[in-house]
Amino acid sequence: MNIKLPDGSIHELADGATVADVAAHIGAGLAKAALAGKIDDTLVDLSAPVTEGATVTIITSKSPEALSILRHSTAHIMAEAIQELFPDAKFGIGPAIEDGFYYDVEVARSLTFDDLALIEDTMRRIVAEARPFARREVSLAEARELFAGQPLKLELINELLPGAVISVYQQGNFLDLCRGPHIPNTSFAPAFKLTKLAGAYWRGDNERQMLQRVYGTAWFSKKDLEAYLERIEEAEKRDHRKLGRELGIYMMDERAGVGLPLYLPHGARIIRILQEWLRRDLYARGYEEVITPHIYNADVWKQSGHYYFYKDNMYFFQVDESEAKDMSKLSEYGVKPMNCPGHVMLYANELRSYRDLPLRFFEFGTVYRHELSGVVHGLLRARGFTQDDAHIFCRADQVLDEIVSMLDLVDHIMNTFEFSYMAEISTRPEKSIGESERWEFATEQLQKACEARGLAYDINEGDGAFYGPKIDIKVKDAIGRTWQCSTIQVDFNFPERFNLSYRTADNSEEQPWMLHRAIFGSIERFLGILIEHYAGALPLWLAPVQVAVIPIADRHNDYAYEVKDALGRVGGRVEIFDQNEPMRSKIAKAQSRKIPYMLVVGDREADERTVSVRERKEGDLGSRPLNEFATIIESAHV
RNA sequence: GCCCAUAUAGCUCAGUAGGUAGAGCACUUCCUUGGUAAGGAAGAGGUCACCGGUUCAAGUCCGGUUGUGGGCUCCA
Repeated sequence: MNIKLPDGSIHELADGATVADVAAHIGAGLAKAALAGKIDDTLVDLSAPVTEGATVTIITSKSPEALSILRHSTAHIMAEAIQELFPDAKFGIGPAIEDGFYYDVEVARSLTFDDLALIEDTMRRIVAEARPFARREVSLAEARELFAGQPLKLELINELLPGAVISVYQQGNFLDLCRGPHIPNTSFAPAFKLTKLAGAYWRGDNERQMLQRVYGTAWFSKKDLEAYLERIEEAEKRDHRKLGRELGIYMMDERAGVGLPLYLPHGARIIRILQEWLRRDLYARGYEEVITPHIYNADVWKQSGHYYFYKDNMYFFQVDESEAKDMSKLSEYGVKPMNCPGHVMLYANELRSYRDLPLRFFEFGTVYRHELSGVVHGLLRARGFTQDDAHIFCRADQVLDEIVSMLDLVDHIMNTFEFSYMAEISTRPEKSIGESERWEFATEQLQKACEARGLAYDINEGDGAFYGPKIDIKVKDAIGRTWQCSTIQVDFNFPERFNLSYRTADNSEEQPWMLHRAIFGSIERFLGILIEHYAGALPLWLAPVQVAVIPIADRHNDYAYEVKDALGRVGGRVEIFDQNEPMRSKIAKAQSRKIPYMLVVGDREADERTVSVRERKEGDLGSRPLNEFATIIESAHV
């Protein structure tokens, strides 16, 4: 029997050879390191028989698939430990996820962190025993019998397609329904840690029972595990909620309500700088800024459909508008969860000609959404936030160009903040409205636009909005985490519901297309992401305080004020640290506030009209003439 | 909304077996006038989230509410 290796070489093996035999055939070292194999594109165990003519890849811990195999196997090891400690445990599913794994279990009582330590100990024992993972294929009837005491597994078994191969894996005393592959034995899992306990709905369905989910992480070496734990620690240090408080950016107050941040002066300043910077660019790109109400009569939301689809997520209130306080005259209003209706009304304010299109309205629109209390998270998910929202009304033949120029804008903005990014196109969901030709046209325009810009994209099947497909932009931050920010959506629902039209060249009436887009998404959320991306050390142009002037002794305060005035004249944001304390303390404080420049001024500087420059990362840069330093600040002014 | 955890000074946290609260930083005052990451002293600051229960006695034990954290579901 012949098989191929990925390098194209052909090898002859005995009939009935397994993947392990292939590994042994290539080399003894590889055989020892082999975890699993790939026959053509299918991941399999080492024990799987190879097939004539197939390409066989040996997976070692260096292979891209290896970590998820390891993590999946570690989930099984954890399940075995849980079964030992809690014999009545019922098991759900236990997949590998990014950086680790989890297993959903049902046990009689709530698990605690002490339990986790116990489970870990048991896992270590199992690993030390190098229990082999054994695969077996079973019939449907046999599977039902094997998992008779495991109702969750039975449910999964009963949903398997008739004729499907049912495989089970056993290591030690633990048997699991599983597709595999797995590591050869438990000793291949040397470095793991159980990290979190959480509740999770069975099968992700909030109508069903909640199981206990145990999360863990697993690596091939202790060193990798430690590096991962350090990465987590680094991420915690960057948490925008922590830095937001330390840097005076925003606060929350229980009395205000959940998910309603209050911006402190530095936060407000950053937000205004971001807005001013974007506004200038949008004006240059042919957008027109508009301002629309924060509340609308409920009838508007009835017409848009929100009243029926999203009532629970909106803030509604009633007002007595009659002089007579007549209860029958109560009017209902809703706070806007989005800016679309206002822009649609502005569009419909006059008869539009095809010559007016594309019409690009943008607004820094503050919206309020009554998000579930469990999902609010600092600035990243608040109940009130400001979108850099825009709606473009255009003809069908303009859709593509408009999307292309939006992608150009995205590129410009993300590059400015040193984010790399990826695109994802979401297509028609099951619950949606509109003719399929329109969906196809819209989706095609999105794809073409990405292609025109050379932007690679993934397809996210069925994840579009109910009214149209969209492109989502995911940015990657300085420590490799991804965040979803920008969104570009094609919509034919709003123009339809609000009867929008324009006059064509041959004087007929046509419905315009409507594009929704936000680049930052939510400005406050984007600020939160920026804080974590830069670990609070915002770039000079964005820093709320750019310069701390540090007089060495009281007698230098006058010169410090001169420095402040000089820099203020070129648009600098300057603070004087004139508290009565040693210079070293002032520097420490300025450093911890992550102020880009510290200017130490003492006798020498006052005499020579210079400043002694310290940069927050590079340290002492020596002294410079004040005028020269001022040009640095001037050029950072946007 | 659901599951689990959690709540002590502005912040970070101690508070032993239930016996009426403590540190560091920050704040105020005084001393100090210091050359690149925190000088010294004194002072002020808390209905121990809130409501109820157990107890002679509750920051501590129990129940509920609210907030916060980690997840799940959700994000038009």
